[in-house]
Amino acid sequence: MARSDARRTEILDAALACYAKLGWAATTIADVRTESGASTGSIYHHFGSKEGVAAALYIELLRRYREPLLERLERTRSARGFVRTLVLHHLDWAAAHPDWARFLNEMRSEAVAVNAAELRESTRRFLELLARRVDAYIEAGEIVKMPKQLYASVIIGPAQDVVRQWLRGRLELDLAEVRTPLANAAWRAVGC
Amino acid sequence: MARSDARRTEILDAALACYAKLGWAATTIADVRTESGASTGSIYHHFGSKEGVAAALYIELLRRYREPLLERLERTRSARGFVRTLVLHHLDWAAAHPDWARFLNEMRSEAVAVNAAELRESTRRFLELLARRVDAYIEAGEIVKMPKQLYASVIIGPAQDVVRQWLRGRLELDLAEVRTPLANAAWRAVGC
Amino acid sequence: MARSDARRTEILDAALACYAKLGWAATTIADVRTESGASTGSIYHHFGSKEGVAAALYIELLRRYREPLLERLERTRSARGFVRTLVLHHLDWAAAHPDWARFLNEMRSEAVAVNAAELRESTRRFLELLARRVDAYIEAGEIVKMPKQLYASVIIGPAQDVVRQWLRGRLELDLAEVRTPLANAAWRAVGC
Amino acid sequence: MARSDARRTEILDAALACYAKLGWAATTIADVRTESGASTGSIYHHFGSKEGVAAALYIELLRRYREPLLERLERTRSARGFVRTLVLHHLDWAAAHPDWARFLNEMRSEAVAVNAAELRESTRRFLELLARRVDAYIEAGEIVKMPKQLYASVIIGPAQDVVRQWLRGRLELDLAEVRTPLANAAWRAVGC
DNA sequence: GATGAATGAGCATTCATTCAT
DNA sequence: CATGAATGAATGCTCATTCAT
Repeated sequence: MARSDARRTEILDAALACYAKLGWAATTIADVRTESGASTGSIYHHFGSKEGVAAALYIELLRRYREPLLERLERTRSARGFVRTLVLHHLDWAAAHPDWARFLNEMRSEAVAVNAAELRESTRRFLELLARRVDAYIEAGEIVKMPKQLYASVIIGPAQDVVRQWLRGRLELDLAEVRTPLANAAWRAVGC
Repeated sequence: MARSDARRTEILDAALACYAKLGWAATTIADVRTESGASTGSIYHHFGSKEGVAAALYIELLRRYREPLLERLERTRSARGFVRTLVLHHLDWAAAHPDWARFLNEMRSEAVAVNAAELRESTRRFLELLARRVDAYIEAGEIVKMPKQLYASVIIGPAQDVVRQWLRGRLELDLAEVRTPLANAAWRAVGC
Repeated sequence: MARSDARRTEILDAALACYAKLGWAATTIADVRTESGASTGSIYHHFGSKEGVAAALYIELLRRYREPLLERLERTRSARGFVRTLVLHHLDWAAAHPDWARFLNEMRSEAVAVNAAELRESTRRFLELLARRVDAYIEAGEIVKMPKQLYASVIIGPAQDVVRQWLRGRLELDLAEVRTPLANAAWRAVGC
Repeated sequence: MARSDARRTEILDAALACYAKLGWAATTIADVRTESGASTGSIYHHFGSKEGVAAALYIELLRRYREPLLERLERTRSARGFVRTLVLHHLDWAAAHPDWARFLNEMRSEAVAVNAAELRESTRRFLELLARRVDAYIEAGEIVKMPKQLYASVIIGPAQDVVRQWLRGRLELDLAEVRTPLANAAWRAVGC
């Protein structure tokens, strides 16, 4: 099992490296094989298909995004701190792991399809957790009321767009410079 | 010329139809050929490559997005109206032309590469026009100050994210229902 | 007619230039069109096909090889001079016109097929002329007897092989350095 | 390995058969696939490209030309025997394997490009071997002195040209009839 | 679990040639 | 004679996937 997990991890690491170099569409199983040292058969044994590799990598990276976010959120109680943390974590995480952020961004639509079962549940729990915090703040009159499905987009949408530009090299600013203005804007948008 | 332009348009229409049905990666030149009635050679004569077709379509759709937006913006003078219009046009346009919106969204990264010369200039002019309006509002003290590169993201980012969810069928709301809350949130985020 | 001939010549010149740059197989009609300034239709009007262009060029270059050779031969009466001239002209001509030599060498097998009618007659006369000289020298006991079909190969074969190597950049010598040894060897091979 | 080599051989045999039937330019990978029974992928697995197939076949045929030549040469000690053998082997081998000879002739320029590394070394050894013999004969005063690079061309050039004509069906003689005259001519050209 | 040779459907692209103007 | 847009058959090559060892 430990041995097996090592292989899995090697393959996922290799897949990410290939993605960073070539993009996912241009990455072939042969590339992953070469980069990881695993055999073609081994890759298929562990992930079933190229799409399976992408899905597994997607899940892993999403976990690496969410876990530290949840930890940071637990250390905040105020509505404002909650909103700030969502924005800042998004920016900081992308700045720290641009390849991971790129992969998550580009693969969102494609990878999600497969993940259904495995991913949905984890995502449901994640969103529920956020929803509970939001509900509490609404009830406490600390954030404005709007359709629940919009909070995430309103708070993180701008940061997401800025990160996307940055990842493509189309932002003339450093991500560090946009932390405060984006956090403030998010708070103005939803805070009371 | 008229004859030639007709062919070009037929091919682009066919490409869009294929995209809507299959997605771009799964669309083959043979599909476009069948759908458009043009010969393979004609497609290559006009666009040079599959990528060239995508680029031309991208430019055309971007034009169809921007032209009516500029018209709507000309009819607004207040800062609030300006911000509202940006948000509402984004939502309304996507609602009216989901396939166009989907294509623009999905192809942004890939198509932009090719367009460089042709697209860049038009985009520069578009952004400059918006920038001038923003500058005036800042000077008039009607919108808050922040790094210039962020206004577009702050205003439209949330709508963009919501539209993306809607296009993927992951939004439980109708786009019509989110017009007002998103317009209000955008105004709160940047208005004074 | 003069106008027309100019076009023909332009096209043939362009074809040769393309050949020198790309080789014949890799040369496309579009290349010849661009290089010559003539339209596709014009090329087909004058030569009927790509193969027709090659055939016409082949005939023209062969003419440029043979005419000066015949002139040189007329100025020689001795058997030894005859043999020397055949060898030296082969070397000198290739050295002076490497692209022409290359084309003639590479296209021999392919172009000949088409030329049948047009070329055969001219070649027949050329060979007959040489044959008459050879016959006379045999009768005079100045060159050794062997099957008539072999004289050309025995006399020119070595020079031909050396030129082929030189054209491919595989000869460490200059063609000027091999004139005398090859002429002497040819004479030893057939002279009495 | 044995299995793998069998496939390789099957593919090369098929490629030669296709070449004999259609010529190399007109031979398609599909032709080789059909003729060999191997899959397209297998051909590419073993040879990488169509050019790779040609190169491998070229190397193989060259080996089949050189090995028996070296054996024949080992059984000759005199200068005259050496020269005779070079000429006669060229003629006899072509007569016995016209398709092999045709392929080697036609593909020389194209195939050599790729072979560089693999072929060069083997060729170097082959030529060195011949050079050593030639050097000895020169020293012994048994053959005339000339630039070393010319011996091969002078000895074999005529036979090469005759074979080329024969392969194209342009020789009215049988190769058997030209053995003696060409061997004699070669000896006259270089012998003392 | 691991290996890697074999598979073969699928695709973008090329290019000689035609023909209406 | 000239033009060049249109044609479409033809082809080399890719690559995810399988499976016998």
